[in-house]
Amino acid sequence: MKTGRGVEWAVHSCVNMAWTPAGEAVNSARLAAYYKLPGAYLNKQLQALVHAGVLDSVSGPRGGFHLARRPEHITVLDVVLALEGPEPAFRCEGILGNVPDADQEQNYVRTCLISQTMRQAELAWRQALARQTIAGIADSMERRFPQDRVKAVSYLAAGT
Amino acid sequence: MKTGRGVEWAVHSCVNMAWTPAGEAVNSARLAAYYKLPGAYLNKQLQALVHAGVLDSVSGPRGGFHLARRPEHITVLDVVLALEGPEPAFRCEGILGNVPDADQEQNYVRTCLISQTMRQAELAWRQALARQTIAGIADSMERRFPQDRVKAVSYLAAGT
DNA sequence: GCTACCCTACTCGGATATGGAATGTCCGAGTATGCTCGG
DNA sequence: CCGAGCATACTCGGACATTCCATATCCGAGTAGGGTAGC
Repeated sequence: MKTGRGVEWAVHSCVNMAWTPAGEAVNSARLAAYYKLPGAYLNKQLQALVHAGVLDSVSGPRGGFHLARRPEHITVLDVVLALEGPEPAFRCEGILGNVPDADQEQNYVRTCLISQTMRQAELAWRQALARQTIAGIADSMERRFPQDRVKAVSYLAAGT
Repeated sequence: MKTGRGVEWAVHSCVNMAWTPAGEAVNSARLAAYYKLPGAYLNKQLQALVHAGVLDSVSGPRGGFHLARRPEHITVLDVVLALEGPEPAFRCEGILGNVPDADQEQNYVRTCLISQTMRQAELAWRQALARQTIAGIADSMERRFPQDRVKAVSYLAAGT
């Protein structure tokens, strides 16, 4: 029960993209240098976000990644699911259906109370993540540490 | 972001132990045969529960595992944490502290809003799991499928 | 018949393989930019 | 001076290694129970 390292990287990357002027792209090598991360691997993670429709990519000089839609409409859950996959974290294999003389017609995953408990807990987790948008986090961070945005944006733009 | 297979097995095992008469132990080979699971591996998972103080073990003939305390005082969260480890699922490495000219005195993990969001979501998940006890699940399952308890207990006791 | 001892079989416990996913790296495909050359 | 064409460097994109952890297995340590022999 561990999330990949890329989740933290991806959310920070999205916040930075929310800060950069519209129409500009942030390239992954520059982002990786800023946070001291393996560049090619960060690139791979951002590709997953493109595949999920969270980011758009631009090739060539002055290329990079930018948000595919307005940051108010991108939730933290979107980013997490893009990287970790949409399937539930709890693996229920319905072992109740393996017992001797089990009723083959019954849906043991649906009716199993343990499975229901796990699904409900995971729903609470997802709802909490869905309540936070990239825009909300970006705004809060800027209010709390105004100089951080300035520093990040100027550093990332220096790649020109 | 996946839980191990053993979580489902362990919770079902605990429910069965809540059903067995007090003073008797359930051995892992019999449990594994009932649910068609790899016996030695189930044994290993239950060992983790012993290490965490959820189960007690008894060696030798008529040996096995039994709950270490009353099933009303064992939550699903206890079982999950015993197997997956108590540390948070979200790995925050505080990459904000890696940026150039970062303030080394500041605790970036504590103040990072992304980290806070993740911690809050995970707290909701844990609270949902902590609300469900083994006793509660066992009672509900018995109310809904009364014959299942009879079948399981008699099968497991047949190892005598 | 009763008791003490030993032997056996059974179960946990941890050390030991294996496979697959997460992590990390590398090179090719495609494109915008800027330069060059001709009109 | 202006515009079209081309060379170039830059960035993404996916194919290719490597490391680590979940999964699975096996054998030794310890124990309870029963059988046996002696009193």
